[in-house]
Amino acid sequence: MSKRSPLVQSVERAVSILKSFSASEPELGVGEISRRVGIPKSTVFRLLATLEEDNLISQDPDTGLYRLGIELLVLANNAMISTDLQRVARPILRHLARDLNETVTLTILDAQDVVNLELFASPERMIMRVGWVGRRMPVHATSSGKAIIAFKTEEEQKNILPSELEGYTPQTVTNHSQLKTDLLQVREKGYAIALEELESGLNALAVPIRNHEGEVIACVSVSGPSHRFTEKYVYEIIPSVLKTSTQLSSELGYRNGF
Amino acid sequence: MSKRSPLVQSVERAVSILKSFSASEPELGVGEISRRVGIPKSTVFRLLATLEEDNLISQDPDTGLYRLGIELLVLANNAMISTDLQRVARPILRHLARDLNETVTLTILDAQDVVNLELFASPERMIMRVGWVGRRMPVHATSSGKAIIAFKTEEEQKNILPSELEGYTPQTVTNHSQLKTDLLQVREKGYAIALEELESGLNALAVPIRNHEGEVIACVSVSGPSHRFTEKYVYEIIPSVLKTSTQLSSELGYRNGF
DNA sequence: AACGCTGTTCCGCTAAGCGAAACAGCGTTA
DNA sequence: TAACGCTGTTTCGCTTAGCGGAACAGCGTT
Repeated sequence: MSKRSPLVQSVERAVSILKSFSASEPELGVGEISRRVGIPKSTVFRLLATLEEDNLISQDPDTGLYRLGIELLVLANNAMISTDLQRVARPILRHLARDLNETVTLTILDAQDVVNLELFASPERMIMRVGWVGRRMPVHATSSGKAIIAFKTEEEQKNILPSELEGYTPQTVTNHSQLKTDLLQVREKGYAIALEELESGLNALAVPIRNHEGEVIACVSVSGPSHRFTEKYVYEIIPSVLKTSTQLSSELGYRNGF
Repeated sequence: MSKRSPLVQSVERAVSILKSFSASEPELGVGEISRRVGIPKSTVFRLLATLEEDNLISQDPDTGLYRLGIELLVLANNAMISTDLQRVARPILRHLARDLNETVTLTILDAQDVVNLELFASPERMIMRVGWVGRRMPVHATSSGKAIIAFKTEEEQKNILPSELEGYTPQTVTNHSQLKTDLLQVREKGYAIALEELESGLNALAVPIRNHEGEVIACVSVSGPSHRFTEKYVYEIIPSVLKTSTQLSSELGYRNGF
């Protein structure tokens, strides 16, 4: 959301520096950061020094490279105990994860991606645990993304989806009209399935969660490796996940079934 | 660490605003933040607007109160795939969590607190899952804190420990000389135990992890509710956790036993 | 030795950021 | 109903915080 009041440029720059790191590129130098965010090296250096003072950034003394610091974990921890949705969802999704013995997440739409807010999984099932909470994922290549945007207007969908749908695997839907058809089906059936669309070997099922106004605000997603979480098994657990979503939506004040 | 180069005041202020939120007080108003961080309201307002633009902060439109935003979860996610320690520790601690069927964490010392970097637990065991990764805890009232500082010099211990040891439960050690005795025992036995010291009903065992230089850089901690994770059971699993720590330390290049 | 890159420091300049004061709105009280 | 006390938000004159180009120190490579 664009605020009318002037913003603080130094803070905007500091945040864009924080955002320049990724899970796939956790370590960057001053020059590389300068190039990526378009800020002169001396300015980047000063901003990094400030972030380092508060442990949002740390520097490897051997290589001189910078990385995100653990104070971000602390701030994220403080950020997590937040909404009614999360408080209501936790016991219900924990129960579902125990029943299914697969990875269960609570996922929301944020700008043009979906992001996991909560994760429930057994340690032996957490093969892909790294990165789940806080992980941003493309809307078109995930069951979560489809489960949420299927219930948006066409105008909203157009604003959310990029013009070029990136293909992450051979199974990713990269054709806009095919995606549109898929979204109509999601709307009709009340759930979305993604079979190896985001990553090879990863299957997922997602069901939307509605608030008291009937608006889709999040979804429950179940995922696992395709050798275990087979297409057949995905279909078997649909009733269970639909029921969980209905229970959650109901506790949030939603009064209609599908 | 104090940098000599001048820091950016606006960024320092923005970070102190982020730090003013806590798990126990997730929502604050402009005036309250202004009082807490000692910055005039108009300045706080402008800094909040900037942080909101990047979703590090969000404002409840109904109440006007502010809370930490989900971009912090995204940044924390990107921060997590970081050190050799974590990469080495993950499979080993996952295995331990499966064997023990209790909550297992990887914990480090950060300034004057201990902070959990990784968490492994079954969904049905995650009663206290909320807040673990990124949670800051007092050194003197946790098995993790004791397991780590026991191997510091007395000078370092003095710098780490607050002059007044806060009592969180009747069992918390709040006397400096008693704590000193406890730390000597930890050093001798190679592990630390905290029985209901941080929270009533919470027991924990922690064992230090050494790097290739023999320096204690983290610890493995196992915790659970005292009705299940009884004192008797805590003692039963000591060999298992010691073995895990030895394995971890060994993979980090440490070449001696205790 | 020269080169190319890195992270880091310096310092003159200027506009970004500050903060006091005021405003608009809301809930409470008399 | 008016006054009050608090909130979040806006304005604008002032000044120094922050900028960024240039230079430096160090390191690895040729």
